[in-house]
Amino acid sequence: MEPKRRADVERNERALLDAAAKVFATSGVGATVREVAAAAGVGMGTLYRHFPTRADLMVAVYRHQIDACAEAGPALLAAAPTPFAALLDWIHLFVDFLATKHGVAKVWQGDAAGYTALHQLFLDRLVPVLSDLLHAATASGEVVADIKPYELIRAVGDLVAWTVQDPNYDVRRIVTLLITGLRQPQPERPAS
Amino acid sequence: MEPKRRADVERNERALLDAAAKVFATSGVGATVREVAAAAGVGMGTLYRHFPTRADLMVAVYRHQIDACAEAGPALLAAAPTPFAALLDWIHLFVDFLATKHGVAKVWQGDAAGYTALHQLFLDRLVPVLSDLLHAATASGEVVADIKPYELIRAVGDLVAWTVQDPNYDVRRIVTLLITGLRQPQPERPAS
DNA sequence: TGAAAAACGGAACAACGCTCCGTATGTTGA
DNA sequence: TCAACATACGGAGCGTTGTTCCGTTTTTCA
Repeated sequence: MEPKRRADVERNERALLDAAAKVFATSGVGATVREVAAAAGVGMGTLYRHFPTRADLMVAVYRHQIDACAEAGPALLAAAPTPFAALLDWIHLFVDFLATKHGVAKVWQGDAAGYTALHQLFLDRLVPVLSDLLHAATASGEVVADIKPYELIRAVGDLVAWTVQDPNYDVRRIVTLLITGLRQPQPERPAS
Repeated sequence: MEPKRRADVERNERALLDAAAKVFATSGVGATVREVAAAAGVGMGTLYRHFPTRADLMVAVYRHQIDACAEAGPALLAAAPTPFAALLDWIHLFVDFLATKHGVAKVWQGDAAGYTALHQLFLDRLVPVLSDLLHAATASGEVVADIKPYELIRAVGDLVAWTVQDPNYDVRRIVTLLITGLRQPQPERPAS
């Protein structure tokens, strides 16, 4: 099944992934492709042949961690005292993931050309997990607000995305506040 | 007191403001400075002498509307049945303002070089207003969560900032959810 | 009216993601 | 073992940003 790839492509791909992970961790996800290519000791052409777009590179780098987050969902649901607690725990796991990657913002936001791929991966992988958690918490009666998983994860993502170091702002508290709101019925929307 | 400005600077400044307002409304706030300069019929140099940075231009264009939003605060507080209702109304006013400007995102987010000025204007002008509303709603006992005005406006801004047309996502509902959460005490933060 | 002062226009710069193609290198059949 | 072919490589270069710089034009006022 394996189409027999040349030795150098294998080597370069690995070098690129390692370099990208290191560079993204150091200089933030906003690091330039040139920086990554240089760190890997390859040219731009090579980088782009392996990862046709900046986003593809990111996808490759973060795929593992996203998977881990997704897989933690069912585990938390089994372990936590109530489904709502599991939901809250999982959301915070997600927040931690996003928050530690300095500058995933531009990624989370799919609008800017080129970042869509990673955004999509986030959604494809995490929405189903959140969906289960949310339904469980609704079934248990803890969550009464009518909200779709997509809406919730997107909201949380938006909240965390642009977070930078700021002593006056603790995203986690805000996210908790949002989740807390799910336990209350929503008031009428005021006239705009 | 007026330092006696030349006639052409006055004329060009007006042309630039008008053009910018029109272009921002048409092509979104992300429109290029070149586009604005062209629309105003002036060169780049002129634009930059009047507005040393892209953000300064935006500040000039949106100042009125931000002021209007700020001034609506006390009025709503006086008119609404309860302080909490006023708070919710005002927040939605703010959301409407942000949401109608297609692409204020990059502006709200001060991190990207050049957009800081407008972000600062938002905060300087609106935080005090929100502060009053929030204190009133806390005093009336409706709001029990401990949250600072800056945290709240920033959260709402973050939620709205990247909003694009999306039938599956209604920001206003999410924001309402967040505000609703203010009426409940916050649970312990789960271990990260 | 004629300099001096002030403002103008737009070519040019740096940084970005991304493309292109001449060159080097790994693979394979004889 | 060794050509010759497919494949992959490197990095100069493109198009797009916001912004700067400076030779030229316009306005002002003695």
